[in-house]
Amino acid sequence: MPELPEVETLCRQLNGFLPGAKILGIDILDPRLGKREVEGLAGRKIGGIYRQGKYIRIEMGKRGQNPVISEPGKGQKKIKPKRSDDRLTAALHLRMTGRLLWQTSGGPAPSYTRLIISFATGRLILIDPRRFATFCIRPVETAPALVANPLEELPSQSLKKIAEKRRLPVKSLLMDQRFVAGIGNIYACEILYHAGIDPRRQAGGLSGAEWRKVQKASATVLPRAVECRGTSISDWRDLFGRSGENQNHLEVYSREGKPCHRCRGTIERTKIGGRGTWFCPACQR
DNA sequence: ACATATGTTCTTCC
DNA sequence: GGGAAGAACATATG
Ligand SMILES: [Zn+2]
Repeated sequence: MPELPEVETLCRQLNGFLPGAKILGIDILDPRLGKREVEGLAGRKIGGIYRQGKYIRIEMGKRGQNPVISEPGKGQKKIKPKRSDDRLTAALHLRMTGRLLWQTSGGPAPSYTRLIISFATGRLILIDPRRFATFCIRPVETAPALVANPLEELPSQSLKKIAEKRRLPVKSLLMDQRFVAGIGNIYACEILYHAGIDPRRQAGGLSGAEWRKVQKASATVLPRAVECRGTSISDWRDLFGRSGENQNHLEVYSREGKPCHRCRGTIERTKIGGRGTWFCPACQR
């Protein structure tokens, strides 16, 4: 479900009120998420929440000061902090159908609730029908993508460098998380429409001018989608259960057979890398 | 029954 | 060895 704009929306909303809150408890309702270590999270304070590609990173502070033991006649002795007392930055990935919901009213958790993190003022709920979402307390930190944050900038020069001699479709390059962090199927289709480039083109065959069009298209598409709080085409909702608005700006995604808004031609669908791909054959070359 | 779904990862084959 | 295609994960919908 969520790509960069949806994950960015959740991070901004969480950052609006959650930092400083103390975790009261964590319930894992889906064993696929892994049970271990999670108990140690109770008592920790939330730090910042930030986006890393499509990951939601949640900083969690220590549970309090390290315990100190007084020994008579020998002054004080610090106890070595346990590993579970270290700071950590958890990583949540929503994959295909994950959602987060902030629930302040009591009442039952929604269907497909997989994880509940409780605070004094409410609870944070992970809803995920397909159960692909992952939640890691101490994720292995991996090398950042070559373009770590395309919301800030998707530089044409970096793209051209990455694409050199590669024959994969330009769409697959944009969606490869090792290259560009955060772009998924909807926004790859939309960016290439705005850039006027056929998604099936070999990446290595694009000119500098064409990569500049991609950069410019991304600078239009991604910030607008964030302002719209994401694309609600099926059941995406923001942290407070509201639909996004970016579905009103889609030009090609899921619009097979419908008229192109620019040339009135027909939007077509094909498959690239196993994923549905929509484009206007007249406007995208 | 089959195809499809906003994602990632592993296997297989060239 | 790089890369591309396919399958797998689990569940719903048309
Ligand atoms: Zn067109």
